[in-house]
Amino acid sequence: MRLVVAVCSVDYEGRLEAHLPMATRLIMVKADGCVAIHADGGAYKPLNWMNAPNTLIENEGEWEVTNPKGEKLTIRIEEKLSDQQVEMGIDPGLEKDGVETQLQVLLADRVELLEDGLTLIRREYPTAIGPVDLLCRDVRGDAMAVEIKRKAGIDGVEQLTRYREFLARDSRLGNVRGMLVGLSVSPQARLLAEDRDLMWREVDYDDLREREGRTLRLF
Amino acid sequence: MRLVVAVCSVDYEGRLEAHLPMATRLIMVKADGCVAIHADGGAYKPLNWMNAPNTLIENEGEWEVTNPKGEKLTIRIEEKLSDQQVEMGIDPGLEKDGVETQLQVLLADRVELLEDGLTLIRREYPTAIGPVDLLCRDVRGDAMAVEIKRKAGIDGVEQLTRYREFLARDSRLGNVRGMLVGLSVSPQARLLAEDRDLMWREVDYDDLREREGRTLRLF
DNA sequence: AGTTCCATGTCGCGG
DNA sequence: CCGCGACGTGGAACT
Repeated sequence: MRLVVAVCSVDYEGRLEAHLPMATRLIMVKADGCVAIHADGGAYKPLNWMNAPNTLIENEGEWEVTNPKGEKLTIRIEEKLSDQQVEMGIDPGLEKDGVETQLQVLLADRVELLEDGLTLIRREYPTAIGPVDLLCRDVRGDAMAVEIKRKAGIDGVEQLTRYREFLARDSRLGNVRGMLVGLSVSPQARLLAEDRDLMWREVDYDDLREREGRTLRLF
Repeated sequence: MRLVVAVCSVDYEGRLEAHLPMATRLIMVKADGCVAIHADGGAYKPLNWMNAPNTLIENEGEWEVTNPKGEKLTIRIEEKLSDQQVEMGIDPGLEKDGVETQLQVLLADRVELLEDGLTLIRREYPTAIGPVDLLCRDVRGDAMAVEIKRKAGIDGVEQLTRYREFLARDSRLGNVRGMLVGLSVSPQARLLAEDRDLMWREVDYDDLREREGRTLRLF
């Protein structure tokens, strides 16, 4: 990784046009060739960047970064304050424990929390347009498609609507209902869901984990 | 801005749990207090981070970053290879040009370009499920909801469909039509739009700016 | 390669 | 401050 601190101005031309006036910034060039220009603030997102794969041409006082898509980043360097090369090697990588999958697993074991008498048919039930998070059966024998989101918004309602549409064509399932589940469900999502005769429900993450723990201890 | 290159391991606990094994990485601490841990690859996104506002406690070989939301980032430093402090000052900021807002503003002044005789009722017309980009009236007195996208895809059609649905319930508006507008409109979007009796139209950005310029010169 | 969908998304705007 | 939608979204999984 190369770290250059410099007084520079930057122009980006590609998906949009952007200009960055002359100022002191950090230019980060990673081993894969990607370039990022950071100011001293504003979260982790750089002001400008160019992802790999790209080509970096370094001229006197001017860098040109181009990529195959026709985007171009031009960095004019007025004064280089520091230029440091660091060897890092390949990173062993990040181990994550994601939220949606976690929620899905927890709820799969406790679908009755979503509605009395609900039983699980399958988690990740496949359809032509992608897998439904949970497919269940309710007390009356109807099918219930469940879409799970950390934060459920309108896009979740759209997704669930599409699943219900496709599941309804499978005559074996009978009548198909739908439920949107999230740690939070936005007001607009609630409105749209209700409008389309879809249920929605908020669940509590800690509560679910708590119940899971208790189950594990009991059996 | 402080740039530390170090052999370190990192743990994040908050919205999810993540662990990063010991390896050489860059730790970037910005003036606003935000912390980012970068590997030598993987685009501009850091492996781990903590945005401002937060608190950084620096102990012997261990940094603890916590924020008011209860998230915690723990950095164990085995060996510090470099530790550099750089003064940058406040960045003048990025100037952008060419986004959806721009299109919206340009078109709001020239809705007749979308269809003969079209007049603007309101830009960002509010509905229960979100604001419609442009609400217009056509020559026959019908309402026309216009959804603008840089690249119009199926999601744009879905959005427009929702708006038309909800606008149609407002009896004052009368019959409601819809039009999807983009610098490009994907083939799938065209098909779906036509299937739902929605208009679609591609516009040229340079042409719009050109017209805008001419208007300003004329009046 | 193209498409879909998640994300510790981030960011900006309007209520 | 919350809610909503755009983003040069990025990135991964799957077709």
